[in-house]
Parts: sequence; C-alpha cells; structure tokens
Amino acid sequence: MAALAATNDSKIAAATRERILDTAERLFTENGFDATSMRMITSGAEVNLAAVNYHFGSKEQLIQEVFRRRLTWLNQERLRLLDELERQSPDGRVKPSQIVDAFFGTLIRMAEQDEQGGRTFMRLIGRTMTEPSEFIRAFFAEEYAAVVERYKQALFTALPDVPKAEIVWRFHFMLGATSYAIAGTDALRIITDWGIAPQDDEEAPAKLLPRLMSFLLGGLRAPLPPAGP
Amino acid sequence: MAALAATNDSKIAAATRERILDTAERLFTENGFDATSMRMITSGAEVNLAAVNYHFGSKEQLIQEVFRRRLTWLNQERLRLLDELERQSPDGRVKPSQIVDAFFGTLIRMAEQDEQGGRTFMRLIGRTMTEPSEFIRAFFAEEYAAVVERYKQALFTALPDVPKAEIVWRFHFMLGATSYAIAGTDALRIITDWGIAPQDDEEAPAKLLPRLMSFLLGGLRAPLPPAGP
DNA sequence: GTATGATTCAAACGTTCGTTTAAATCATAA
DNA sequence: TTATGATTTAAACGAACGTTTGAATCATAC
Repeated sequence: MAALAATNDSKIAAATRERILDTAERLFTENGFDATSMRMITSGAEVNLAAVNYHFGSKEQLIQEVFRRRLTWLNQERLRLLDELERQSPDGRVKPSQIVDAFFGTLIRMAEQDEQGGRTFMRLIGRTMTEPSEFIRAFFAEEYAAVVERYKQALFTALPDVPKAEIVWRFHFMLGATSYAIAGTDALRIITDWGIAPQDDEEAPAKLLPRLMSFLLGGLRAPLPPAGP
Repeated sequence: MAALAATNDSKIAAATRERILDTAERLFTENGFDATSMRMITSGAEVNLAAVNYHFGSKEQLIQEVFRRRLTWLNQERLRLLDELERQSPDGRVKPSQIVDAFFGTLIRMAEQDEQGGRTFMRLIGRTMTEPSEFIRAFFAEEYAAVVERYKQALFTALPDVPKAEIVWRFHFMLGATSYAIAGTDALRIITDWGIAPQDDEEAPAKLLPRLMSFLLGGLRAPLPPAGP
C-alpha cells in the first residue's frame, strides 16, 4: 500500500517514473516514436524492460504521459493569461499582439526555462503536430480543443473586420511558423547549412521570440488576399 | 537485355515500378515511413513482396525514389523561374513577392495539379521536413541545398536593408507556415475541428495560395524586432 | 525453337519488436 | 517478526519486420 503515499519507496518509484519519462522524451525527440524502442528507453533510464509496462501500461500510454505532464501546465497557463488579459482590458478587447504572445510566446518561453524539458519537449511538440499516427492525433485534439477554441474567439473579437475564415487560416499558418521556429535545428538544418543565423549560440535562442513575434504579427495583420470568385 | 529498352516487358516493369511508387507515396503520407511496411506497399500495389527489393534495393532507397521523382522537377522549376525573373528584371533586382511566389507558390501550384501526386505528395513533404531520421535529413539536405542557397541570395539582394540573419530566420518561418498550409488536414484538424474555414471543399484549395502568399509577405516585410542586447 | 536475361513468385531467413509471466526483492504495517 | 502489497527482475512469448533465396515465368534475340 505504498503506491500513492509519500513514503520512501514511492519516492523511488516516482524517481523511476520520472526517469522513464525524461529518457523517453529525449529519445522520442531524437528518433521519433516508432524508431525509439522500449529497450532503448529502459536501458537509457537504467530500469528494467518491464518497468514501462508496469508503470504506464503500454508504449502508447507512455507517449501520452510524456505529453500530458507538460501540456497540462502549458495550456492552463495559456488560458490563465488570456483570462487575465480580458479582465485587464477596459472594454473587453485585447490587442492581437497580446493574444499572439499569450499563445505562442508562452510556448517559446517554456522552452527557454529548461527547468523541465525545455527545448527538448519543444522540438518534440513541433514535430508531433504533423504526426500521422491516429491515436496521437486524437490525443492532441482532445488536449488542445478547449484552448484553441478560446483563442480563436479572442482573435475574432480582436479583429472584427477580418473574416473569420481568414483568421482561422492565419492561426494555422502561425502554428506552422512556430513549429518550425521551435524545431529549429530539425527543419532548417535540413534545408541549408544555416550559414548566417546562428551567430553565437548564446544570443540566438534569446532573440528567437522577438523575431518570431514580429513575423507572426506581420502575417496576421497582412492585407487580405484579393476576394476569390 | 530488355531492362532499359522500350520494349513491352519494360513497359510492364515500368508500370510495376510506378505502381509501387504511387502506392508507397500514398501509404507513407497516410501512415508515415515506419508504420508503412513492405507488405502493405506490395499488397496495395498488387505486386510480389520481393518486388520492392528487386526494383529499388531496399526500403530506404524506395523512400528516396518516392521523393526524387517529384523533387527533381520541383527544384529545377524553382531555379528556372528565378533565372527568368532575374533575366526579366531591369536592374537585376527582383521583388520579394516574386521570389516568394517562385519558391512557395510553385510548390502549392504543384499540389493543385494532381496529374502526378498532387496533394498527396505535398502533405508528405510538409510532414517530412520535421522527420528525425538521419538518412532522410541527409537526402533532403542534398536535394535542397542548391535551390535554397540561390533563393537566400536572391532575398538578400531584394531586401538590402534587412539584416541577413533576419532574412534567413524569416525564410525558415515561411517554410513552416507553408508546410502547415500544405499539411492542412494533418495539422489544424489535430488542433481544432476546423469549424469555420472549409466553406466548400471546392473553394478552399483554390484560395489557399493567395491566403498563404498574403501571410508570408506580411511576415517577410514585418517591422524588424527590437535590436537585442 | 532455343538461348538469354529480366522479372515474378512462394517460401523462408534471422532479427527486433511490445508485451507478459512468475519469481525475487524491497519497504512498510501490524 | 511476520505479513502484505508494491516494485523489480530475468526470461520468454508470439507477431511482424526487412531482406534473401532459388526456382518459375515471361518476353525478346538469334
């Protein structure tokens, strides 16, 4: 009956769980889900092969837990910030830049404080958005549904003159730009040897957020495309 | 000695190769590379299990060929269009909107003409940019290196007042936005039930390109972020 | 018609995968 | 100390994977 109590072995058990989650998060980021085997995870975490099935049930449930322990905090924080913005605004209106910062900036700032996961988890998120696996899609849809709906409505209110369909598309484009910004080494390194940007490895991460925000807001506020037929 | 001649059985053989490539392209898009087995491909293409190894050597080489038969044309077309733009411009300068359209517009227009692959291949490309697999990264880097370098230089010339590092970043962001625009059903459906945008399935694809171009150009020409420390 | 080489075919190869099992070990409660 | 339940361990399971093999089939060249 030591399972859920704050006793010694539960600390050890918790340490085992955490070690598995940390290792899995890192290996999933480096290799992807399919290419990361249970044996890679358990040997990397220095636990027995059966530990994942014992603590999480299956590989699928482990993947979900890797995301959940970070996404829950992230999306709650996003909702809290939007609540706060709407409370502080005089007439209930919030500036688009504040909304964009609350959604995308929170994600980027989460990456910069690597108290927990940081950049590793961020790269994993950026990649997973395009993941074809069915159960991952379903899981993400459930985790994101509420917060995306809230932010969509906030953008509708903040941009009353922009057609809603246009806003949804641009939200989509912003998601893509942010994912690639995060994936960073993943995506652009594929396509060019970077060449110019890295400058020093100290400055670049710190300047990512203002760079991304300028781009996103420029895109969000761009002139509308010519009306279609 | 009928292997390379335009004889009957080579047509059959070519048909077998094409059928494998088409089926593989579709299944890779739907399920990803790892989750698509050789048996799924060969049974879908109605060929013998050994046909892939016979015609392509290995699964890895099949993946490369799936990309190559489309990317070669795409990137040659991109280079040709940029050459033409630079030749037609009076002082060697090309407008940023023309450059962006030649690079990203060509990709989107390729999706709309599904004579070959069309949307299927496009979704595959959008997803693969964030693929962690080492040999895919290497292959893409090689396929893209020349064309990306040319376009980077063109943007430097077209935007002489924007710091080069900023241009590279924004090129990166544009790649992300475009990938997500392409992935479409992949990424945004994950995150919301779409809700507003699809309108009718006839209009949306046709309006994607102007919508994306507005967003990309808005981001590319956005005010620069405040200078860092 | 016969020889030749390309292609297809059914079957099997060895490896690795995720998961399960049953016993061993550990920490706590009575 | 003994009993209890949580955790760890070593070993094995069946299934699916990519690939290989050697014979059969096919179309062409002579």
